[in-house]
Amino acid sequence: MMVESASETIRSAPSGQNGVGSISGQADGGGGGGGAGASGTGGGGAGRDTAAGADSNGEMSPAELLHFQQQQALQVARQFLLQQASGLSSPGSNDSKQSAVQVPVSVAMMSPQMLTPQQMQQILSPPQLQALLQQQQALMLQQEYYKKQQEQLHLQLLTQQQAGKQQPKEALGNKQLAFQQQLLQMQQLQQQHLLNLQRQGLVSLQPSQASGPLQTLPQAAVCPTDLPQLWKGEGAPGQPAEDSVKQEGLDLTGSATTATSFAAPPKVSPPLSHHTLPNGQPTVLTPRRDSSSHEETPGSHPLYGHGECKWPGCETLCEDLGQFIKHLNTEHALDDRSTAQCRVQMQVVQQLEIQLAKESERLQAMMAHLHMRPSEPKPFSQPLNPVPGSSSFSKVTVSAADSFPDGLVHPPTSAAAPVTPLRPPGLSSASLHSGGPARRRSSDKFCSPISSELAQNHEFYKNADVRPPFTYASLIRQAILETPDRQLTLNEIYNWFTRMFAYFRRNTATWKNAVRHNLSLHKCFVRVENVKGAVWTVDEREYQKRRPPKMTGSPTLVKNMISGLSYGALNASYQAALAESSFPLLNSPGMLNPGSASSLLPLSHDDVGASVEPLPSNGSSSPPRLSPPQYSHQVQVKEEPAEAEEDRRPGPALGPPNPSTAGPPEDRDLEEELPGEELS
DNA sequence: GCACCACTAAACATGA
DNA sequence: CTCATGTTTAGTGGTG
Repeated sequence: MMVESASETIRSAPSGQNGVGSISGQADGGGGGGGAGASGTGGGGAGRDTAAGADSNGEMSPAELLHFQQQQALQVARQFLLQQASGLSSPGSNDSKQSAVQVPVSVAMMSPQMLTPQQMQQILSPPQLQALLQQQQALMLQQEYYKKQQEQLHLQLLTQQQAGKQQPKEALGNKQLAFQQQLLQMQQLQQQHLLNLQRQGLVSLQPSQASGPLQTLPQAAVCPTDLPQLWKGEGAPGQPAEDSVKQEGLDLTGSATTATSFAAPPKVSPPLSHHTLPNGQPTVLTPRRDSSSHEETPGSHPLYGHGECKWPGCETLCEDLGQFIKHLNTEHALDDRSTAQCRVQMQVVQQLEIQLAKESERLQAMMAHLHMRPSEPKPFSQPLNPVPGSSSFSKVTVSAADSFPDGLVHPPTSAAAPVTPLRPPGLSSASLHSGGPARRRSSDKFCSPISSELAQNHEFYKNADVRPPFTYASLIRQAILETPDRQLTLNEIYNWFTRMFAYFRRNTATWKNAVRHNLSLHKCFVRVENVKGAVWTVDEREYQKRRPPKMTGSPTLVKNMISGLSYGALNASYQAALAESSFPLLNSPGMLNPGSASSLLPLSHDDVGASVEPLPSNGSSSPPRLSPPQYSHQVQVKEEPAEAEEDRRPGPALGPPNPSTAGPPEDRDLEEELPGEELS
């Protein structure tokens, strides 16, 4: 990382564009998930980092991976909180200059799969953030208070003990007992408080995670290992008071089942979830939920992984399962602490489930609403962040649009990139990890067609600061094909990018340059002089020509996807819980929207560019017949030189795409790809 | 290791 | 002169 960062710096340095340099770094990193940012050489670096990460992941057990990912997420969360606390966030500017400042900080902490602080920031609405902060601060205060109380009690206990030596033994015994009970109550109180917070959705992470932000708010960099402190704090190991309590063998819940379960050999009952043990739920452990986060292998134990005890707040190292079991039975036997912790865990799980249900429901509603709209001229509204300076000829229509029903306000509008680390529902997870840019073909080819994926995830890309897994060429083509006329001015293309992807709302210099570069470089993009100026059209034939016929998923990609998915899953719940975010596309790819007919289309699988999609058919598209040329044809004005060439194509007509009426472009696309296009 | 592709950066040209 | 638009070249990294 360091090395790469250095290289990045070096690279950008020459340009003399500080802002741009850093930005680009950030862009690559943030977007791709990768890293990068600073990380090295931008996209490339990101890619490499990612790859490396993937490799290493490959060597990790699922549990380890999860653990690792959780740590990462936590780190980001901390950063986020820190920024919030310090008022660092600068919602206003999303352009380069501003990010130049932030980048280094966030980037430094970033790892390929992490969320950036900014991303975290955008997950939560301001009110949520505030509430979260307040709650956390309150909790911290409470913690402080409890701790002090405990210390006090402990001190008293000690003094009492000393004094007790001179007192009648009975008195001592009684007092001790009283103190112990007090301690116990305190612990319960603490847990109760935690539960309350969790219920409010403010602290709905896994215990270890939840504690992170709470405790670390004030500190700039806290190592992940600190997280569990909160739990530990409740019964800090080694605390005499606690020990004594433990010895008392108080049984708050009276659930004897726990004992049994703990005693039971893990192997026998694979995923017994301890979560369910306590809480008075006499019954037994319903296996049901435990698996949520860990995939336990037959021989392992849900609470054992990575060589250490996964009991909330524990982390004791255990060489093997046997040792772990032993540890479990001794350290986490049926006592008040354990049961209380189990209860907390149960609450956490329940909370998460509730959140999940809630978010799913919301998503459904949002998607239904958004896609059901019959016809709207332009589904995507104008770029939220219109690119400055680009106004030459804009014919882009601005539709009001960005408003989202539900009253949900989606981030983009405000400046900076909105962000969300969420992975795009579908395949895109790969892109996240591939780091870079739309990087590449991998995704490009491997993934579904750009239009279909875009259709499915456009909300995601629109709001999440994630680099789309498509090449610039395919994006440009998509932009052009989405218009009724099949032609766009450069500025319009820019606008499309910014409108469609949060990622392109920043680092404008970089990607715009890339866009221009692509337009000029690829023969498939034909410039046509128009009355208004020049417009760009797509020569489908050329476009297809340059694309290799087919690709199948590359191993690496698959690997990335896999790792990405796991991360995504974790992340999703994490985020959902953390924020009651309103992000739609949390769900699985399949979630598409019910409503959108268009999107529903299964579509093809190739990327836009990818081979197959012979043509961009427009709406009608049924038969592959459409040929690219049409676009040109359709183009009303332009006298195009090159055009002729395009025309040669057979398929004449594209019919009718309904340029005029053109429903939402997207829909069009959606439709377009469907039929025949299967990738060859 | 190589070829190809994609991305980024940058220099340069041109026209408004 | 500045800016937007285009074109071109070079370097880098990923992938097959």
